[in-house]
Amino acid sequence: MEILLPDDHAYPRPDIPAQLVDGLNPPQREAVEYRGDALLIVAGAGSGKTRVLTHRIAGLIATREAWPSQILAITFTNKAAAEMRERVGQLLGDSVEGMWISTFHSACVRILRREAERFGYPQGFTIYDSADSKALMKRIVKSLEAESLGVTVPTALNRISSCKNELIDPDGFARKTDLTNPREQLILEIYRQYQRELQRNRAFDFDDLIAQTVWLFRAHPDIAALYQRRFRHILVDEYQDTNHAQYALIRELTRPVAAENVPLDTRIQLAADGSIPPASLTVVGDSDQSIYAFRGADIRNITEFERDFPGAKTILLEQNYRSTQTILDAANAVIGNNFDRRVKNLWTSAGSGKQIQGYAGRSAHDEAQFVADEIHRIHGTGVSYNDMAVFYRTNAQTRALEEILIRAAVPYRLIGGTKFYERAEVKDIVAYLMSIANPNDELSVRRIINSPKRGIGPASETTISNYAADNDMSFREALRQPDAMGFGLKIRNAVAELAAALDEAEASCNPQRPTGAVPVATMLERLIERIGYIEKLRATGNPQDDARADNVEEFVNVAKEYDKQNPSGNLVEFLTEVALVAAADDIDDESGVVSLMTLHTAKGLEYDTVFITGVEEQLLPHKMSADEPGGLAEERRLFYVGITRARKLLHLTMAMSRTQYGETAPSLPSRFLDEVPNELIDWKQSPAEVLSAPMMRGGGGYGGSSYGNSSYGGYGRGGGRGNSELGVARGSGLKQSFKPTRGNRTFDNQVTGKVKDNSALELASGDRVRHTDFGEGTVRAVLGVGTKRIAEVDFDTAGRKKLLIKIAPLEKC
DNA sequence: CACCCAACAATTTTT
DNA sequence: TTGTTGGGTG
Repeated sequence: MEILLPDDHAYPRPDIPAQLVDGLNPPQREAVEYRGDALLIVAGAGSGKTRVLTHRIAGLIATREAWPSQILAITFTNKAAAEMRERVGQLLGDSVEGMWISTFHSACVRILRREAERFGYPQGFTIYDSADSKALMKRIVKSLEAESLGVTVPTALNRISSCKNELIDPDGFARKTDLTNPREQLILEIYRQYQRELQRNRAFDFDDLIAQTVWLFRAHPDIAALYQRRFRHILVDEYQDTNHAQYALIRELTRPVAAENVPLDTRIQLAADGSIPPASLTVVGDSDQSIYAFRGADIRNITEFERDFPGAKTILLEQNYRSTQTILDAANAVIGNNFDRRVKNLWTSAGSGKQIQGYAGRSAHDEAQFVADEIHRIHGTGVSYNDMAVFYRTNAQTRALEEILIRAAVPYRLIGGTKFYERAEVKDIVAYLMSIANPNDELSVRRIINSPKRGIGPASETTISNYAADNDMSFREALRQPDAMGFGLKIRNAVAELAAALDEAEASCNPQRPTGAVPVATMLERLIERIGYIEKLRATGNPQDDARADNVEEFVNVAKEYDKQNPSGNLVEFLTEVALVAAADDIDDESGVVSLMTLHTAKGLEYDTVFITGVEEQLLPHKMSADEPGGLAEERRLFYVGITRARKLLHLTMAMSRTQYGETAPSLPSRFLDEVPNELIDWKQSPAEVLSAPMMRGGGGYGGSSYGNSSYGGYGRGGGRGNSELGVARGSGLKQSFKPTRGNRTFDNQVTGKVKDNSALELASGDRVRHTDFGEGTVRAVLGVGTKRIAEVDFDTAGRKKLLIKIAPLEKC
């Protein structure tokens, strides 16, 4: 496609309001002002890319080069989208309203719902999350006895997911793969059945959302033209993490519109042949932060951008506005070990700042205790908990961290992990809503048919399913005719009642009804009331069920909040939002707590103080990456992402032994630690120190001495194999007995808090206490009330700690 | 049909 | 170590 205006005419644009370019450095400014078909902004970590993007958008609007509705901005998470919307809003006011600022997934859902009739789906089609896909796949794998050929549920899901990310449908797969291989044949059959089931349930999985949109555009050029005409300026953030399907989507959207698809009344300036020129494309990314290859992200999308979009302009942003030079030096040194990359060097004018803090614990709990102590110390210097974050490679690492943080009364929040929406009870309620929004979604109806318990077991379920198939109706429709299936009275009634409850709920959210649709939350509350979901949970007297009931109530609150934010919203939109929330989305900046998350979720975020934990061989780099091509380089980028999140103070910690699946094994410092220049790290306790003083006692090992004076190995008494003497306390429950305090403080084998309840313990300043791990000490202060009482204790050997009295293994002495 | 227990497997990162 | 699945019993 011809570029309409030659480069030197297009740039610079003098008419962009000064406040949009003032204060930008030269490359930033150029990135805001450049005009042309394609622009690649290579934005190093912390180089102000969000600022550039928002100002660029605002510039397009302010100069009247574009209407708000002609802007499509794609981000990686909803949170990033919300932030961008907010910041563009600050620059422009109400004009943001008409823009599409969203994730790939939400943008695609929006398109798919609009065009649903064109491919025979209801507008309220269901979106299956990974758990739903898994459940579906389980059934298929089982029915085909695929496991006997070594095709497990995760393998099958992975294969299909990569197919979709590559835009390969079952037929395409059949063409590409070696069908003489029975295993491949089996996977093809699984893929076929899986897609058939999705289709039958009128559902899409996550990967479908992108792939089906691309296929829709390719099959219906007129639909594609609609969006090609509409979006004149497309901006994509985190471009290095796009997969092939996402890339193809962008390509579809940036095609010129052929003359025959141009309506007569268009206000867009046409090319000479009557076609509409392609939309302008701006992508922002950093190949050093590409960490999603495992789910199909193709780094070549960014490295070959200039080839894909001839005439593209590239701008490099290397000045960092986030971190100290020390942190950047570490980051640069680490990433420099990846060859085959465009060299980029982050720099700052902010000064070198504090040294990186290193700590090698003897166990994961020891490591966690260091984290807890540091958090307290730093909080004491006036840093808010909000501004601190703890990162780890695998979710399994949270256990030890949580145990210690709870005990140490550090307020924290887990980001991601077992998410709220993945809890069984919440999924149940969502399944109710999906059943209502999409009656064809058999999977969801089946999920809730006996939840809460109604006495409808697997046998009855199969009967209904068969009846539905025989009579050519949906599963949900069949529920309305329980009399025809030869059930006993009890089951008949139960089924009829469920059908009626669903029908009533469905009717209440129909906008066509005389009194109008009822808000989502109201409908939901009535439904829960009618089926007695919460009531039945509360009745069991089981505290876990109580917690479940709380979660359901919390979900109702989510619905209420949604209604408040979206007065004209509806059930389908609510479900869309629920289906597409990501881990990073629920970070609340005001919550006043420390954030815990995986290195992956940390991408795009920043904190004053950062802890990267578990910097060990086998963990970071993770052992699974070893035999994947490019695996090590990706792990390194992950570490790099973690480092560059820190603004002022970075901690790198590890444990010299780690317990996994109940087995404790020694661990080695990560090779990445060697890549950080020595002089940048201040080891509070180095791996060597741990090894040379293996039998430390009391608080000697960490904490206490490690902060000042230190005396490693000084009085380490031989004898006692680490935890052998701990055999005691384990299950014994109450009062946590007296365990010899001289033990070294490995926490392995330690009970976690649930078994004991110290809430009755009364402490006052000056009391002498004994702690299972820290030995004896003097209470300095007691803060808080009730179950949240915190004791600040000066331990004789372990230093000063804050402890949550309720669950600390603490007693008076 | 619901519940309990025993055996068993599985453990990277996530839109 | 944890969670899940399967079989057997009430």
